[in-house]
Formats: sequence, structure tokens, C-alpha cells
Amino acid sequence: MHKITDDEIITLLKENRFKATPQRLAICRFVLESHDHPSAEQIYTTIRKDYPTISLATVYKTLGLLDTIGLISELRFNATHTRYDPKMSLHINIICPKCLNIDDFESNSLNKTWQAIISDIEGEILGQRIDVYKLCKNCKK
Amino acid sequence: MHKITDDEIITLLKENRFKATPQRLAICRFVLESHDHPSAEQIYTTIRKDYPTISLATVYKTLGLLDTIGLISELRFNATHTRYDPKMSLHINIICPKCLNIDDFESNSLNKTWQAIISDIEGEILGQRIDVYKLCKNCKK
DNA sequence: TTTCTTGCAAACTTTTTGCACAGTC
DNA sequence: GACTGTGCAAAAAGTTTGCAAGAAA
Repeated sequence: MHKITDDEIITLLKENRFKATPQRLAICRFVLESHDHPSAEQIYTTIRKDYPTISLATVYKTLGLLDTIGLISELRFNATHTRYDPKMSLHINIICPKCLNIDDFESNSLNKTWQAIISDIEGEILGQRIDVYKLCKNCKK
Repeated sequence: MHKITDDEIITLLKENRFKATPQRLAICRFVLESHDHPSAEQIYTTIRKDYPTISLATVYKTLGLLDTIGLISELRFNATHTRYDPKMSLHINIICPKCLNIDDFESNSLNKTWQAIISDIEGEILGQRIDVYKLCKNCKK
């Protein structure tokens, strides 16, 4: 997993005929490098430090765009919690049902086992979302 | 998978200290037996045929209650699509990204392979959600 | 210059809440 | 009779949209 560069982001945007604006760059940078599945609000608050005039609408529009391109996935959990997941390698979202914290789980064996699972499904698989509910350390106390 | 009886539903409700009302019974019956992951609106429209005075609020309250008890899962997909999934056996939601239709996928091997996956995760697993995106027959044309 | 994007405010959708009345146990 | 649930209307929260001004190509 290497740190994505601005040039790579710009290329990605242009490949998809989107213009590279500073706001988009900032949002892409933040989301694609984040490991904690931020919410739209968190993204907005963070980006606002550098771009005080940015609006929530722009954040949503950019996130929608990234979802269209296929660089991130929207993960909706309930009415008030949507999180954005940069589409990296195959992973499991380990979700604490109490505090709603999300951790990624990856392993070498996961790829192999997942292949076994989807090999039973006919047709081309375009993507997946795997959530597992488990109390986190703090909430288990 | 046997058809759940009213008595069983009543027992389930009482075990959890909820009162058994006709509205609740109707909603539980419909959701627990449905195989197509209905939306709150669909549930409301259906139940209204027999209980014309029922309100959407009651539907949501009952669904929330069933989620608390653990009999169903809310599956949120995007801002306008929440579906309710009766928690039966382990299964994969096969979702068409175009028409948002949902099919369940179950197989004997799935249980075994899933066990292999979660055996790598430490701690007690409380539940899971597995979505796979694949164009349905109609949309593939 | 042309086209796309931003940012504001308003609109929209779904879901939740407060409360008086009614029903369950 | 005590307590919980229903159903209405209103509120809430998150997300989307229309549009004029601005920026990118």
C-alpha cells in the first residue's frame, strides 16, 4: 500500500473527465489515505481547516464522484451513520455495535478463502462488502 | 426453514417483554417470512391492507424492536434504500448495482468457508453482513 | 471561450420523537 | 389499574439539487 500522490489523483480524475480542483484534490487525498472510514462530516471538518470556504455539498458531490469512479465505497450503517471506505485490498470491516468504531481486518488467508466462497457464485463479481460485528476492547469492559 | 407461527412470534415478543399487539404480529409475520428484503414503505403498504389505520411510525418502531431482539437486520444501501433482512441462516446478499434487487445466496460450503474466515479473527463475533455486487440477469442484457 | 465546479440556500427523503388516547396484560 | 403501544403530526438528520458566480481546460 503506497501513499497516493497528487499526480496520481489528478491523472485518475482526468481519465474520468473530471476537472482537478484544489477542493477535490484535498478530499481525495484525505479519503484515500484514511484508515478509519471517515464520515462526510469528518471529511468536511478536516478539509475546512485548509479550505475554509468549502461546503458540505462539495464534499458530498466529490464523494459521489469517487464512488462512481470506483475508488471508494459508501458504507451506510443506519440513518445517521454513513462512512466512506477507500477501496483498497479485500478486507473485512470489524464493527463495534456499541460505539460504531470500524477497524479493517486483512490477512493473507482471507483472499484465498474469499475466492473459495465466491467461486460458488456464477457470474462476474463487481465488488463486495463484508461486515463483522464484534465488541471493541473498550466496549467489552 | 419452517414457517414461523403466530404463537412463536408471541412467545418471542413476551420473552423480550414486549406486548403482543395485532399490528406487531402482522409486521413480524410479514418480515420474518419475506424472502425479498422489503423496505419500510413496502411493509407499510402491505400491512395497511389488513390494518388501514396503521402508521409508518409503528412500522419503524416495530422494525427497531425486531432489530433489538436480533430477529432482523437493517441493511442500508444508500440514502433512499434501506431493506430489512430476516436473520435466518448465514447467507450472502447478492445485490444488483443497477436495479438494487437483492437475492440471497446460501450453500452448504458457505458455512464451512465462513468459519475459516472468522477463525482468524479473535473475540466473539456477534453477527455479519456479506454483500456481493453482481449484475442480475435482466440488467446484464 | 466553453464547460465544469463551487458554494449557498432551499428542498427532499427517510426516520425519529412527543404526546394524547387506546389497548394489553 | 398500571403500563406499554399506537398513530398523528411535527421535528430531525443527512443528503441532494438548482442556480449564479467562479475556475479549469
